[in-house]
Amino acid sequence: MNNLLQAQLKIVPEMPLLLQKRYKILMAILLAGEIGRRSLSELVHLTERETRKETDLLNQQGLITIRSAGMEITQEGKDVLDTLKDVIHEWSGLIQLEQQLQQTYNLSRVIIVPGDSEENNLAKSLLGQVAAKQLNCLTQPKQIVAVTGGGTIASIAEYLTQFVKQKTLTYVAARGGIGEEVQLQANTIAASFATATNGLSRTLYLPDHLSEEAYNMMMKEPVIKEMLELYDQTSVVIHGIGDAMEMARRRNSTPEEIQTIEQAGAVGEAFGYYFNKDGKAVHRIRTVGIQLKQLESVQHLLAVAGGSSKATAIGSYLKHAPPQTVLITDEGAAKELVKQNRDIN
Amino acid sequence: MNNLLQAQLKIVPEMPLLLQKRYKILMAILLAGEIGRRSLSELVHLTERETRKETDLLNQQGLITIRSAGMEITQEGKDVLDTLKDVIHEWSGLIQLEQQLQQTYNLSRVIIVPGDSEENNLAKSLLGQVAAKQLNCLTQPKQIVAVTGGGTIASIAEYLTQFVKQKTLTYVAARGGIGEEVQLQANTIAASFATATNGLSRTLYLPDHLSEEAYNMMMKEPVIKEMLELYDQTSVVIHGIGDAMEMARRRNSTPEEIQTIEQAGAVGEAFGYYFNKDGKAVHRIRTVGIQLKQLESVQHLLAVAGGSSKATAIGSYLKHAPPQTVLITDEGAAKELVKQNRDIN
DNA sequence: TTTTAGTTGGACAATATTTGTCCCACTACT
DNA sequence: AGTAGTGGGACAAATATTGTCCAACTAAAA
Repeated sequence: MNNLLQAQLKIVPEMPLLLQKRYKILMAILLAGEIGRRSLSELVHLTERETRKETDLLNQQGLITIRSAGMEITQEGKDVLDTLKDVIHEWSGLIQLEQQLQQTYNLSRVIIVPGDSEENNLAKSLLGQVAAKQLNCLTQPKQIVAVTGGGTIASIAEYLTQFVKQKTLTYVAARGGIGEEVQLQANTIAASFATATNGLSRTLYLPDHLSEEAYNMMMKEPVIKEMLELYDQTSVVIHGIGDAMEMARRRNSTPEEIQTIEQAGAVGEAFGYYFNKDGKAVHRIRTVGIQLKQLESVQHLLAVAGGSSKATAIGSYLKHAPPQTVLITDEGAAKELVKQNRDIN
Repeated sequence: MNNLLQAQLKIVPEMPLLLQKRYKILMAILLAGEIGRRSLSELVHLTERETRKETDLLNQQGLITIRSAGMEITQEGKDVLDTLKDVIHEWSGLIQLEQQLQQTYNLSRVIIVPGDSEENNLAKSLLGQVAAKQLNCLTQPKQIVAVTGGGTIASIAEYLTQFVKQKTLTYVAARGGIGEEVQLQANTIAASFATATNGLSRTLYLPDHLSEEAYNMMMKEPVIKEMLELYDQTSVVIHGIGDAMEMARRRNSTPEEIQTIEQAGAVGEAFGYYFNKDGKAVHRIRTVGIQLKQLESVQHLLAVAGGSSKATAIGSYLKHAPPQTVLITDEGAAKELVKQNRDIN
């Protein structure tokens, strides 16, 4: 059966391009609801003319309706989209990519969504959807889920209601508040996850970054201690992977610290650890939150990060990521990852 | 699964065209062996430039090798071709056509090969291959197979060795020699079938067309009688369908007879009977050979005829063909057939 | 009601691509 | 040595694609 697919690919190699392009457009129309040609073309990064050509085609095929108020997907379009979901995966070679990454980094699983979430909102939204779905698969009722901050993780919230069934999960913030937007902090995200799924949440209202003295003191506080003990009971951690420099900036690190981090060759960040390109932790922030060692005993780790420019950061973290990690990323990052690996060898 | 195919067709409707075109070229290269661009383009009815574009593509895909001596198919190309055989059928909508014809004419089965054997040697050769394969499927060891004359039937011989397994079949000529080329006579064909399959053959060395007197006399001859009795033991008849006027000409019919036939509105011919467009036998030649009545008790009838211009003839015969008939034809004839049927209704 | 921001479809010149058609150097046979 | 066939290079002509307008229209907002 797979043989047949490969034969088709061999004899009509331009097929994946066409398929993906139209899939992207159709998906965009589905997600955007009623949308015009120009807005659409911006969304899918195609010229207005090309979008027009393709939408005309899709219209002719009865997959979309196209009235003077805008374009909308038809039921048939939705059906086609649904049927094609898996094929897209196969035709795009994403499955091979997934296997490749899973093996090179020794991970539990890799899921790649088509597109590049940096350029494309669709990919971003797919990333969130898939993450939500995975979260549902990996959790049992009443378990504890630790979540970190960042835009990618935050965006998962809107798909949770749809994909996560009633399980009364408890969401705990995996780290304290860092100097960034409230919407992107672990605290807020844990709370929003809880709201979306009718679950509970426990939050850490502490600055992420503390002086040694204050840190030690706080660790003795019963409220904090109790919270930290939750980390040992955590079943699933869902976290992002950040670019080192960007995280340092968002944390409002001092110029000296930034310099230290930079000189150490840090490229990626996760859980307060900065990793260089070989995956070694070269710098650590005395962070309040889940610790690297604790991660190893967690059942499932859901690493969600996409965008081609984040590839280096992702790679650096994955080098020593626990083997029970499930990576959810996008085509852009994945391709960049294997490219970088190729260049090394 | 079929759903998926339809979804693909919906979103990439140009796929069948590409697929078929390249399939045709690849098939042509396979059949022709080492062949040049210009000869090839003639074979597949494409301009030299387009053939070039496609062969370049196929070469790049590693499906053919392309040296200064000519182009040849690679093993991979053969594999692809083999895998794609069934898909081509589906994508081209031939399966639907087959079902349609099978129902309208109440036949046992219809097999349609892509292309038009009138314009395209590939279709012709496919027709032969499929017929050979079917013959293999429908026969049991030591059975008797009756064969008629004509180019289409004659061309089956070269594929018999490949497709028909050792069964020691006996081939009998279904009719006597008619005034045409030796190579196209039933006698010769029966003999060549026997040679190709290591079988036996019995031939009728009698003119097909006799005076009444001579006919009656001959029917009393023991040698002939014995031969004719074989027809009752025949398990499979494999026959062509001819255009009425063409057959009359090939038979060297007298001008008067031709006129009679023409006036009767005959369009098709088989087994010495001329049929008008309603399928009624309007003229009969006192032919030495298998009789229409005998056909009805034969287990399997393999009707092999292709080419769009033969559609009328094929249709006229099929109107009253025995229900155990298996029709093997080509896309050109099949499409023309349904078109004519549509025009009537 | 008017305004406004959005929509499609038409138009068209600029630009790319495809196409038909040569020719040339080469090769495998005769 | 001759010949019929080969692929690849080249290039003008034809055709298709592309970017970019604009006009007419629509629906919702003001």
